[in-house]
Amino acid sequence: MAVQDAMDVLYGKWNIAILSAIGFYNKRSVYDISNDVGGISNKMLSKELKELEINMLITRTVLNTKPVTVQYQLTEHGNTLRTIIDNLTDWGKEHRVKIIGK
Amino acid sequence: MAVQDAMDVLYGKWNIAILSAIGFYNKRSVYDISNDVGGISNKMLSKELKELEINMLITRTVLNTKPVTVQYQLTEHGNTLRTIIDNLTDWGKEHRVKIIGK
DNA sequence: CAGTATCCGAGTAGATACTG
DNA sequence: CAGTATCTACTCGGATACTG
Repeated sequence: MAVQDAMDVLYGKWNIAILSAIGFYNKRSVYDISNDVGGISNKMLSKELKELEINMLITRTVLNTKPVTVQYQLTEHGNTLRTIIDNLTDWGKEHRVKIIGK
Repeated sequence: MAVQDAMDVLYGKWNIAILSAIGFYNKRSVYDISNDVGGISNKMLSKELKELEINMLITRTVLNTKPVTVQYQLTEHGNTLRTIIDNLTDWGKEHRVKIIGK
């Protein structure tokens, strides 16, 4: 099922939060992303960023600063995913009202 | 994040497949769902159906047959989720073409 | 700052056997 | 047929310490 290809990308405790953190401002350092997401470990952030890059949702740029800075930003493909995330967010809100009760 | 409320429902190896199996025909027995999904164990199917019911996405009806038959069908709320799944499926197809290459 | 390696606990899911 | 119980294996994610 094709839907599983999408779920592979979306799934994970941090994936969507990271995409949102990058997407809102565009061009973020690992440090900034880490702060925005909050509570994520170095290992997880690093791992997820790598996967997102492989999936062509974000690009990675190394800057010649000292110490090194690495910038991430959404690709065009990554931006198309944001629409989906928005839809999911809307549905999630409705669902929460219905099930959890506000 | 509200999107996580949606992901809680969508996540899992079988969740979406089960919803699709029920949704296409509406009113399915456990036996039918199991056949449609394919490869799912009794334990998993049972567990997922229970969760979906708690989340008010499906309803459970016990029929007075012998042996017992149980019918599941999507609720209205469950149907709103199908739109999301369709979107995810479309995105998944694009993604597959882009990344995996058809 | 960015990234990697290791160790460990908790949760997820499979196989199998069983009840009504 | 529908559902439960048990036992086991594997993956996920957190904590920590380390390199350039």
